[in-house]
Amino acid sequence: MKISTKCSLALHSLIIIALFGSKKITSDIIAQSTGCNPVIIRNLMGRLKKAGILNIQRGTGGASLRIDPKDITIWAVYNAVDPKSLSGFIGVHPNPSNTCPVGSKIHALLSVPHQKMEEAVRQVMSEYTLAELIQEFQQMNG
Amino acid sequence: MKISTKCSLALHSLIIIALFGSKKITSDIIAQSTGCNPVIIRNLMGRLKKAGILNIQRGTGGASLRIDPKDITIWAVYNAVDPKSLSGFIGVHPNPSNTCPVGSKIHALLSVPHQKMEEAVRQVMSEYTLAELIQEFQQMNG
DNA sequence: TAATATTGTAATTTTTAAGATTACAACATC
DNA sequence: GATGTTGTAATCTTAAAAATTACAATATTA
Repeated sequence: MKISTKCSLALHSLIIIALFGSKKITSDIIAQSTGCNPVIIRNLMGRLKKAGILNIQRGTGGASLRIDPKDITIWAVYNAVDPKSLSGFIGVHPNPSNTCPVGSKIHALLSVPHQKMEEAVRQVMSEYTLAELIQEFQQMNG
Repeated sequence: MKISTKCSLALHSLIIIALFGSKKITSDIIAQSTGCNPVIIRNLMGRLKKAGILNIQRGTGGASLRIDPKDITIWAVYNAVDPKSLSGFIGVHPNPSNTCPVGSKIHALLSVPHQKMEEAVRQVMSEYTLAELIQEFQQMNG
């Protein structure tokens, strides 16, 4: 029923790492740039690490991409970071009456269009890569 | 950043009105069937009325469709009932740093894919009509 | 090896938005 | 005018996201 800011935070983080990864990028630096808490960033980065997208050095700190930006889709990032929330991102009233013929079937009835909407979003997410975002970013800077 | 349950509530209400509209359907009856509060229903119905989808009798109570179910899309319902939340249904961290080159551009950068996702959802919503939902509902009942 | 800087993670608190509730005026019918 | 309904504003409750606190685990370096 909700799509959190985790994906935008993760993409922001990955762009910084892709662009400035030669320097040591810590969770505090990314927290500064994103305007959010370093612990949130560490959790996100941990998930990106588990998904095989990032390398992170514990202790010494610093992160680097493990995959070419061309091969990192928004969908991969989103899925690594917030896997549940797309299925069910459209809210459904949770307690319809079982005794009403409509109430007892409304969930099943709406599941078809809702799944198509989810699939449509997933499709767009799969079309965009980190490389494209970086390219657009650089075009913005002239 | 969120898509509320308003749309599913509105569709549920419209199906009941379409099927049982010959009897007097009050906000209390729909509240019973949906498992939510009658005031919520009244607000939803008021918006559907403003959008020209419903007729409602104040005082005496009861509602009826003003448009043929074939001509009522999920998108029209969604738009009548929760017009804001689709633009921005994907959360973006709100306070990126202005002094960071990435932070200052991340919103503009993500707006392109996000708008495409919104458009994709809108497209699916536009393909479904109330008539189709009712037809599927009746097929469920054999 | 001690000092320092960082990640990893659990537990708790704060904030925010949705939804529920209360209250009552406006309106229609009998 | 008694009853039942919609319309709407104001407030309260609840649930989820995000922030915060705390600290163990790990690596570096002096």
